[in-house]
Amino acid sequence: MFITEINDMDLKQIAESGQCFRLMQTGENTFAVTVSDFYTEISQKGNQFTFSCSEEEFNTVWENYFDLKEDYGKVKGLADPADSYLSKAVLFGSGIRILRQDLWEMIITFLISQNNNIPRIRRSIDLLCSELGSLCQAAWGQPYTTFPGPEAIMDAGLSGLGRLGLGYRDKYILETAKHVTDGSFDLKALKASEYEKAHLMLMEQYGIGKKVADCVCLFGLHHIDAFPMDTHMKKIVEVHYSGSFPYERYKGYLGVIQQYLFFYDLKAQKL
DNA sequence: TAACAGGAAGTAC
DNA sequence: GTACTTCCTGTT
Repeated sequence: MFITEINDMDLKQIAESGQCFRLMQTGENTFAVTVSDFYTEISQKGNQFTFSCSEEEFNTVWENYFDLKEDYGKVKGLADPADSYLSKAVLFGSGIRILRQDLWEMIITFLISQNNNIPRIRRSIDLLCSELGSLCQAAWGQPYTTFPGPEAIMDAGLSGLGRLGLGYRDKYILETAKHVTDGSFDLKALKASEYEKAHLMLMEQYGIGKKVADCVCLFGLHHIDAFPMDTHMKKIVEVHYSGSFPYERYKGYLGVIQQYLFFYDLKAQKL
């Protein structure tokens, strides 16, 4: 167990922000999260966080995952006070961070996300993990499943993917798994690439268009200037920015700004 | 209650 | 510009 203080972080907001689908709320103030082979449970009270893992694992895995070296207070301070919509969005989603998630998982996750809704995306990913992932056990006995790698997806084939509610996206996922296993889609090279190059490499894949490529760049590669333009963002830019967003002003943090705006549109309008 | 229409973090053709 | 899978949501 490891207890620490973290500012500008709200697990509930992050879990609902649509950037990750495997940060699960398990109690009023508790969450469970998995990345590659690691699993931890976290409870939050204000800015006090209790991780169920060791301090060592926190330092090697979770500090990076939650992007704790970045000062999000500073980023929020950049918001133009004259921009009342952005100011409200930043206040509303003040505990959002851009997680440093697994690249392969992000590729598959955002392939699933296209023309889809969040509850259904979550359900597909849950099924994908429970059907094709590996069953593991935390040090204290809690079972969890990992996200299936490309080989597991290849083994499942189209018939194995059929029960997961993926719809027409199943063939995109299988094709991507195939290209990763045969080496024609090199994830290491993708990781080593700059944003523009990475975006092009992603767009070459069957089923990955501009928007999904930007999501993978932002959430899987931490290219923080990626600005995924989906239906919510199109509407926001149209309605609140007369069709032109001040990209230049926020260069270096565009992805974070996008996430505040997206989350505000997603959640606040429904209250 | 159950059926139904409309919509959903888009992309390929 | 249209088809695409299937589930979620709100409305009869």
